[in-house]
Amino acid sequence: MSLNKVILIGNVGKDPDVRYFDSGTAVANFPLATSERGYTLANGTVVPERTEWHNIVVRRDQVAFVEKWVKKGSGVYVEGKIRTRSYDDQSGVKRYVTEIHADRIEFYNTGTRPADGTTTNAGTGFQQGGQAQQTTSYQQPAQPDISSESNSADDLPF
Amino acid sequence: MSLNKVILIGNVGKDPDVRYFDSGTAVANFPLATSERGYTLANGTVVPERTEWHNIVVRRDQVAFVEKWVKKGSGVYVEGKIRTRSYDDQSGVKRYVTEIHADRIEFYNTGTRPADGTTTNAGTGFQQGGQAQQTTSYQQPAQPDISSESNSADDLPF
Amino acid sequence: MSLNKVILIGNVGKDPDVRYFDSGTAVANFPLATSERGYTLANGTVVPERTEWHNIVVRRDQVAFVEKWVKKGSGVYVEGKIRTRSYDDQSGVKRYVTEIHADRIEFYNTGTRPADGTTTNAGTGFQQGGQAQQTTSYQQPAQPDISSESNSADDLPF
Amino acid sequence: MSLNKVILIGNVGKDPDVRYFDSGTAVANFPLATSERGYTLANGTVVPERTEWHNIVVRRDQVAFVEKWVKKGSGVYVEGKIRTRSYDDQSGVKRYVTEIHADRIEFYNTGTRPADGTTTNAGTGFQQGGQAQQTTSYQQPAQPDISSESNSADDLPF
DNA sequence: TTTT
DNA sequence: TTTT
Repeated sequence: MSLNKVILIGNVGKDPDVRYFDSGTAVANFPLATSERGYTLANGTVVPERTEWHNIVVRRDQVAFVEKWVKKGSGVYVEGKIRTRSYDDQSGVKRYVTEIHADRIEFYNTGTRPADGTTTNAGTGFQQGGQAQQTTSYQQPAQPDISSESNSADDLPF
Repeated sequence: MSLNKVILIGNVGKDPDVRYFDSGTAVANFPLATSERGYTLANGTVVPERTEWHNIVVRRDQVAFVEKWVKKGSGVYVEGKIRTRSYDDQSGVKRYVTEIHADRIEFYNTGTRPADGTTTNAGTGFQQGGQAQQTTSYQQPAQPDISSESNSADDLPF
Repeated sequence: MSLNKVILIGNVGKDPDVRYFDSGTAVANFPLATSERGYTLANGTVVPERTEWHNIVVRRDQVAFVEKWVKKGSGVYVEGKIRTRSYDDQSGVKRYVTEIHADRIEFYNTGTRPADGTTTNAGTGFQQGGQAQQTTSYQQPAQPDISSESNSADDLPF
Repeated sequence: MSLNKVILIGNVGKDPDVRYFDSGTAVANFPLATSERGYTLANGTVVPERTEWHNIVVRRDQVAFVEKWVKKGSGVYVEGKIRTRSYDDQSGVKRYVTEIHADRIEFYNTGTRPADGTTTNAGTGFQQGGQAQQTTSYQQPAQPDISSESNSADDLPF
């Protein structure tokens, strides 16, 4: 009787690190920031804004999606589970790192635009990035991204 | 062994309807919209954008917060549970309405501003609406809404 | 900017109703009960146990899994979204019904056993029913279900 | 625009460690185990059962509830957020530990019974542990744990 | 260190 | 209409 569920919405801290293995498997990693607003208590105590960094780990079908679309600054929704793994550091001391293994990743509409000036998330709600990739292939969207560089049909993740 | 958990992020459809009862309890209701982006399948089928309307019900301590701060257009985060209740309509037919009973409501940073031109959600992440109530104090609203107009049957948005 | 997420753990009220369409698609429906324990307030008020019934709708790959394994009484974990649809009743009056469209269904370990006396959920945590179906096919489990009726390899959902 | 949400159901690994501070605040810590069932892939690969340990941190009103009711072996539902903090170890090396700061803790019905033979969770669904605190009153624990032993550096479970 |  |  067990449940291990994490839901995060935040911003990607740097371009994902993608590694391919001989076995054919692939893994993508990236840091994701979530922030809580600061506030001031009635007694005057100031609780400052706090940013939390999460290590996101992506496997299987989602890796290609992440490699192609997720960039530093992207606003993403991540669902997954917590996993803590241990390793021995240079001194032979056991150390631990906690990661979020993503089961689902979707773009979140932040209204922000990538470096090239195009708007990637013009619509409302989630772009069905992660899910769409697994179950269907999409044609040209009704309101296409008019960036000429990325306007070929198979370039679109949704 | 049971769990009934709902997490919504969306926009408020109209100003909350707040009712105070002789017992001293209060209830606030408002419709909340969540939207899924439309998309086009490979076979050409267009799946249009879809907006879902949720009936949010707020009780206890959160009511004053809702009455004061939640407005038509507000972007809010709602956590709660699903409840379906029945009532007899004018024809004596049993009808059902499903509502989301909120355990927690927070403002979501949409960057939008209310009608008076002030910015309510300038920061990042959640405004600690629900939680703040426990740690800071809100003014009692001057004028509870007990307007008879808003109490008619067709006031129900569903 | 939108999220519509439901997480339920409960018991199936009756065997799923599965319908196949000419288009090749299929849909399964079943009622799921979640229960809140009753309790007594400090002032003596008794708040009785309350059972909530949810209409679960399953599509695509999960349908076959549901048809084969989900039965009246099953303890299941359901993740999905809320959807309210309308229809005109016999009198031509528009009526609404709220359903939970499942994105993920898993067995939950209740320790209960089906009518035939076999134990279907012997282990801890989730049986990876829904997910496994989509991504891998499993061999004989390490601790096989020893019900002779259901012991053929392709009978196993995990 | 941010969300940091964790939902866990699992078993408590040892009796909570509760510390009271001069400021009047209190903190409780305990390890929580969540388990995924093992399984065997079609290619024969055995994926063993995996247990994940989470460091749960409880503050404020929930501490007294935890001290009184949560014990080694308890089945609990925890909602909260992920927080990673750093500290310098004996060698002056910066180390990190990830914790789950609980916003809500409830008993989960495991059907298990404590050492004294009484059944604490006889009903279905959650015991309204966290919530009950708001609506009913708990006894003040007779003997707050202020043992100096439990305050040493290697008291850290990670 | 838990649980099934 | 389920479950404890």
